[in-house]
Amino acid sequence: MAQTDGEFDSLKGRWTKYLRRHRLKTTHQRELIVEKFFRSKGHISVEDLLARVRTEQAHIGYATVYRTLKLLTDCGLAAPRQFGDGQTRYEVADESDHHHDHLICLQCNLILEFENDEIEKLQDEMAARLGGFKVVRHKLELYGLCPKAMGVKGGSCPNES
Amino acid sequence: MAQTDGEFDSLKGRWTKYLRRHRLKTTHQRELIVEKFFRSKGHISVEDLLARVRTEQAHIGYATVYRTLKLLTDCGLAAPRQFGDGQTRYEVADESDHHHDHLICLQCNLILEFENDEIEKLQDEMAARLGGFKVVRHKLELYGLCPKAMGVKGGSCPNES
DNA sequence: CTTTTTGCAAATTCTTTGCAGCCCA
DNA sequence: TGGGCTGCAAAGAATTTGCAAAAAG
Repeated sequence: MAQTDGEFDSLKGRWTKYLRRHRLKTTHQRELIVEKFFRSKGHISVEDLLARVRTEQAHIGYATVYRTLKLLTDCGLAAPRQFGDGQTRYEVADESDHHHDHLICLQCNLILEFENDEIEKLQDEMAARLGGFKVVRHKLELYGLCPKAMGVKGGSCPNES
Repeated sequence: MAQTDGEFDSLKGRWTKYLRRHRLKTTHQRELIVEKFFRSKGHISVEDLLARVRTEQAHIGYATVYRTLKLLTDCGLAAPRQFGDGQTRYEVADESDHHHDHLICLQCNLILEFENDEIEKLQDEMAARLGGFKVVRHKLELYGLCPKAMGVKGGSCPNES
């Protein structure tokens, strides 16, 4: 996530460099899409991203968003994620940013991020014990229930079905 | 995975009990699908499962497999998984079996399973700290490199691409 | 007999592709 | 200019749903 202008500029720079290196063109649509994407927080769906982009250019189509996200993924600036709700979400992959894991509420689909060094240390130990593996990367997702009414940032669980 | 007859029988028993409790009917199709599913190892796709089922009853349709897998999921005997390749895969969830995580070798695709109570404890703590979440299930995958020639059970890393 | 279940095909949902025209380099 | 890019709509892929016929209890 590009919370600060500095991060945003760094991402933008990497994007521009990528376009140049591959002789791809800069277009209004691409600029707008990557800007909205870099400024997004968390995990954004294509639908969401398109909606934000359309606030400024109503006629942009799904295909362009999909195609741009593909480019962003290819150059390592976006990371696709599947949380099992049927849509792919994309996350800004700022390599200066720390790796993080996810905690997903099964009721309201709220997604929190976290990071835990102790867990990572245990993972490395575990892998070493399993024959001397070296962990390159990992994926940890916790699926649970968020306490409604506990005021977790951005979401309480509406009771449903 | 139901490797032994004992496990298979236990799964079958839970399935039968579930059908009865919900006043659902036993049909040839369902019997065949759950049998093939319980005997499958690892993560099976709907397509795969249907293919296996069709070796014995050629006219069974996708819908029936999807519907049966939904029942199995509802009663906790199947667990859907998304590995990001566009299809949902299902794993037998034997609750008498321990939950396990995966360690995947990026070179030879060897997949080891493991379990680590310490990590799970830390996960629960983490979730509690993030606003009082209760973890229902989790997914942990470690991607790494296996030391070739270390004789890890079932696989050494053939050097490739 | 009554109620479920099945299999087919049509409908949905998410994503990709083909193509005519548009736009950047 | 010229080849890449866009938007639309059509094509695809995975999954779900509607419905009449078939099967289960």
